[in-house]
Amino acid sequence: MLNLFVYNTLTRQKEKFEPLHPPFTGMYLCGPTVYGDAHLGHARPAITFDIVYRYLTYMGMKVRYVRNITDVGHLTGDSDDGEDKLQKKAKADRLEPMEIAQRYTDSYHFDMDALNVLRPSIEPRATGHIPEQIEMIEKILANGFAYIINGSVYFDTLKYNEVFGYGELSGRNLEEIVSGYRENLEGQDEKRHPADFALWKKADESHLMKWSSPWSTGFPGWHIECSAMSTKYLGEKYDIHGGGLDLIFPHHEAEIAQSNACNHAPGFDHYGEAKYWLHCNMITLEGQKMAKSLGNGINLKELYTGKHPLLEQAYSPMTIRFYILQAHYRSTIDFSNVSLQSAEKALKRITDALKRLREIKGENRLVALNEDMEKNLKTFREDAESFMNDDFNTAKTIARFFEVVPVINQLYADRSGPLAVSAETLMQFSKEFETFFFDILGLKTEEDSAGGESDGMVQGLMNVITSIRSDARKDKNFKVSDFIRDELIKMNIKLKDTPQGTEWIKE
RNA sequence: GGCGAGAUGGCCGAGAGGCUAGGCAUCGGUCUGCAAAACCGCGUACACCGGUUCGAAUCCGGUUCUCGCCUCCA
Repeated sequence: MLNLFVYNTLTRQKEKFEPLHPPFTGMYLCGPTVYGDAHLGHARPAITFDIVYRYLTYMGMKVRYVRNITDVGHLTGDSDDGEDKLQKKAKADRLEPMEIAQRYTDSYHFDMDALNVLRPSIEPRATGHIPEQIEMIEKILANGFAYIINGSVYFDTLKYNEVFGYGELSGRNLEEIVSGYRENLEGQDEKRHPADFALWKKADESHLMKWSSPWSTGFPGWHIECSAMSTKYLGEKYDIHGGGLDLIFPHHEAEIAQSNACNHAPGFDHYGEAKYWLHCNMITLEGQKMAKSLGNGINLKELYTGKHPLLEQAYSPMTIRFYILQAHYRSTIDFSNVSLQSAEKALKRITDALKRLREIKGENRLVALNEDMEKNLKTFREDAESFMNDDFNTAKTIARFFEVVPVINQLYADRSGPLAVSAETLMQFSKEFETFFFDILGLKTEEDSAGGESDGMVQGLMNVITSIRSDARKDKNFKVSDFIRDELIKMNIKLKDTPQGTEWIKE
């Protein structure tokens, strides 16, 4: 039974999540514009809504998750010079725009796979849905909410505002929006009103990506693709629309307006296409907004390898995922070396406990019950679910993991004596722990993600070296044993002498 | 200028009227040839000034500061 509450940007409060057609759930997330490698800012919404997807699935919903690829670049500047991001990049590198789009789509998939972000059910491309976008624009025109000038089509915000009221999602009204435009109005002469936005733009000769339409050879406007694709795959009304906070205005506001203007009779519904609008907050870097102009934009591959002047070391994708999940998705989150290093150690504390849990979970010894420990394990799932039910509070869920870690460690330390919890509880808890760790939070252990880092030969060599060293230590020949350890450390191989033998890790 | 979010112990970061989240670091301990690692233990903090209340970090008013959006942005 679903008992989930989500914060709806539209109403500015938490609401009980009730799918329109349970158990089916439709969810749309604004995906990346593929003109560059994914950066930290792309990781947050992908992970946030990956959690939503995973948790709803865990709760028995049949989720259709649509996340688009924008392969028509939105216009770059504030002027109407017809340049878009993809085209700019393509001209610079003498490539087809589609080559750029393909390259960075692949790159995006690689980075997201590393973060263990599940692929969506459908990943539609904007360029693959030009007819749908044209059709939608035609409907908006037919309903009288758009006008044609010189082969371009603009959304009539004033008219829309009279009928539906523009600005509900972002909490603005038209006068405020206009007052925010200041003097930057040059190049907008075609529009009747400064808040109007393009649905279709006529292309000039130099434009590489263009399609024919009833109005001109041109290309679709910034916002229409999401409305068209969400309508096609999820219907005129679906459950969840997600994105970053910065998309609320103007992108999502425009989407709502387009959908209302296209699909609904005046006054029918002013909430646009989705019932719940969810937005995750932004990521800052060392306290500052990430921006190319500030020179602090870090892409994910740089994080994974540590190759960036601001980074003191490489950070694994799981460290990044874990760090993001340690904060609530509606809070801003600041990335810094110390924070990431802290998260790396914290995650290791859990994965170490997970390894121990796997060793002891099947135990079926004499039981000397410890009530507190038993209760702690038994209520884990119930607690974790209640945290997740409260607007996906992964931070609290993770904190609950840390309440259970000392119990696992104690059970592990005492494994020569009687078991302090019942065997059934231990087995059941072990399953629930793994479900929340792997399936719901989507975390992995570093071994799972390392993937063939060290081949068989390296493993064999290391076994030889560590056994030589073990023998030397037994003979108290510390000169030899310390020499081996010191030389290996120079190659970033760290030795740890545990009671079970010597372990090694490459750093 | 308009709209919005926020200020929590050394750092990060939950919570949201009474039930001292959690992580990292520090410190102490166990273990160890030494080291590293691991494990155990340890912190009553909520920007400032008023008010409401038996009781406020949590509610109300004000002050200061920070950040985001208003133009493409995840």
